[in-house]
Amino acid sequence: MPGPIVRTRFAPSPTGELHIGGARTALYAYLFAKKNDGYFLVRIEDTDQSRLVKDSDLRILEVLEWLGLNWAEDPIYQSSRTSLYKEYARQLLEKGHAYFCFCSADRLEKLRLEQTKKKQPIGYDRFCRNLKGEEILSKLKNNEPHIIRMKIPLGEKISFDDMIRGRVEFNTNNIDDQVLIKSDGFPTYHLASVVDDYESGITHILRGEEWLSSTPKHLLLYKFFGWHPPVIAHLPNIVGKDKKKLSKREGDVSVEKFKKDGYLPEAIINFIAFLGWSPNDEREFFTLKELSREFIPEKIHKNPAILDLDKLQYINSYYIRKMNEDILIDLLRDFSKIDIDSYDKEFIGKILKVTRDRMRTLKDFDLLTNYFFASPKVKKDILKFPKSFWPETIKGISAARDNLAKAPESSWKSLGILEDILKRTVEAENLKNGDVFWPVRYALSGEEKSPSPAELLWVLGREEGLKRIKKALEKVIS
RNA sequence: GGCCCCAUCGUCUAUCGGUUAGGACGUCAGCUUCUCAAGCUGAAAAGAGGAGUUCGAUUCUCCUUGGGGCUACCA
Repeated sequence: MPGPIVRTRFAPSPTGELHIGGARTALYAYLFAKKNDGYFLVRIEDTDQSRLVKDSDLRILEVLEWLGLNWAEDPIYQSSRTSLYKEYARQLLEKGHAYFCFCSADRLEKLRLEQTKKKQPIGYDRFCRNLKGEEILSKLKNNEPHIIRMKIPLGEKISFDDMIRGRVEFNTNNIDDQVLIKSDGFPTYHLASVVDDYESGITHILRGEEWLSSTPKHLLLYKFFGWHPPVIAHLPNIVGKDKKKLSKREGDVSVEKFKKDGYLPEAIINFIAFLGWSPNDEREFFTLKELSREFIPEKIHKNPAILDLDKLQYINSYYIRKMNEDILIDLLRDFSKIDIDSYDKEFIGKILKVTRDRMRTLKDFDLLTNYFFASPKVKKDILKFPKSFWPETIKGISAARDNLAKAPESSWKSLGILEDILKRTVEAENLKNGDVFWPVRYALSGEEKSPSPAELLWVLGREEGLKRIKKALEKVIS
């Protein structure tokens, strides 16, 4: 007997960039839906007018799409539904589960200050909870600024079974009379999210741990409205090195930043999936599709995970190494300052073959390959291998040049043959590897660290290769 | 201060009471080697503390400690 169709949601507020923790919450909600053949929805929680960041909703949506977390149905914008929330608030008012409050922000602040000083529990003192009907009416008639608060019943126990944490219990005496409608007419998160989750038929809420302590309020709202609450799961936070939760101000952990830095969506997905979850076996590489199939919600952890960027980098380099060449070239178009299309595709392909293992991010391409596109600057004193000597170095370069020059044209098509030529040069001239390999490699790349000389020759081709060696030779004998 | 959550190598984690506590990243060493990567081999590295339950606890219970979240007319 199948239950109702699973519907999950990710509900970001558009106050900045999507960070890695939010992405993980979205991923788990997505995976849970997919695993159960259900739907994953997105809702924009833009009820705080003061914190809105222009276009951040679009940017968040774009990043989700980039990650491959496709949602069903058009995203709901809460700001366009204020009358709906007011209507529900009115119902609560009528049933006596909510009340008007006319306390000024000023008074509330003083109250808090005093409570802190006296080391009392901090919260609203329910000053307006029992105002008389006529008093309320006259204040409303005078247009006094007001809000609507939830009337929390006293002395009750609220408990629920968190999908991840098990049974959690709260006493309503510790719960504040939560604001439901703010004085600007917008709802708070608590009202809006409960209403929307109900109206969108959300069956499972997967959200951050920071919501755990407001869950009893939400449960109370479901009860007041007479609705069945969804299953709720509170995911542990992803935290920084300081073990504090990632804040949106930390732009360096935003998914957009990782994208800009040359990380691949599949690497990010793979990485965050394992931040708080692990499969039954010891496999470590999963695509989004595989995760959708094999995700086991029961194995979500309770404890927060510290972000380990080394691992992300490792996973990213793995995906770069394994990626299809055409797709890689496609991605590089956006990242490289080099106009990739103006070069022969075979040439680019060869470059990738010899440099790919060294790339940790897409950004590394330019850093690792610049000498393929422009003649390198070669310094004379670096041409000599540190353990080698000038006479051998000169002999090595010139012999290598001669042997390469007289090798048949077809040799340049084979990495193995080119390597062979260099090896035989060493033997024939009675030199050491460092007398030949180092100077030739440096002459070709202008870099102390690079792929092997044979690889460089193979990529650069006969003409350019010999030209660079000749130039270096002139430098050492002049 | 109050309420709530959490606790295995530096980090992410495996372990459904009995294991030489396993894997991965990172670190270090070696192989390879002209260099740097990649690859391969190996090493160091963990159950916060204390009670209890049990023949036996990393695993179950409680306490302590530590960390975190919430405590807004923010989400």
